[in-house]
Amino acid sequence: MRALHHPDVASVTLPGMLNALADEVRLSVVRQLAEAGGVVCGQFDVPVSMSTLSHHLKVLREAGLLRVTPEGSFRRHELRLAEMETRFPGVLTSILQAA
Amino acid sequence: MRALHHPDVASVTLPGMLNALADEVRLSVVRQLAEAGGVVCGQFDVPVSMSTLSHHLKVLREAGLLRVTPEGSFRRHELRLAEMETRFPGVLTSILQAA
DNA sequence: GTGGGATTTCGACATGCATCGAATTGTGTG
DNA sequence: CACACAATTCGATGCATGTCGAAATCCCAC
Repeated sequence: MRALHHPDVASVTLPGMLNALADEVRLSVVRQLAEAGGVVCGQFDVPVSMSTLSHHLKVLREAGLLRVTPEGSFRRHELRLAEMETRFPGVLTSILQAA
Repeated sequence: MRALHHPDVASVTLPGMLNALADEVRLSVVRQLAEAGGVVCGQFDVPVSMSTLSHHLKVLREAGLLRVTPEGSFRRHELRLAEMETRFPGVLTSILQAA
């Protein structure tokens, strides 16, 4: 596996972040992460195949929304909520609170 | 010109709204509308052709973000900020405040 | 009605993206 | 080492989208 890249908070763009969240599957993933804290890839409840889920997680990670840390043969995914809050105050939290 | 369709506030979806905002040109349009109130099509400052701008305005309108009213041979575009605020509190305002 | 300006629509094109199954890589265990 | 499991990557496919110029539509003034 190649090294995981996490963009610096300052380099996260608003259109990039909004684009990552403008997808049903990815929005669902982010919501699940907000509730459950760290989640392993295979435990997400999404209506797509494993390879598609992996693609979405990559998009979210490269947009700066996720932090991924290997744990043995698993990978732990965490929402970078506090960091996004400093970058774009209120945006992610209000999206998470939306019905 | 066919009749203009404006979706009801209740039928606006979060992914739909975020998708409409996840574009540099459209985000710029929304920002200009937030500052200037009603703006006529030809007065937007965007780096695309007139036909492309028209396409983006249509996307924004169909996403529920804009209200378009004919005024003579012009069209007045207004941001549906208050309505969006009742639908998804804080989302659009925090996006507009983001740097 | 004729003309002109504002805006949209109509192809057309290139690009991007969500999706899948199969193959691959990585990690721990027997 | 060999095997099983987790996750990614690859290759392919179909669909959506951003972009343009040209043509069409709409509205007002003359």
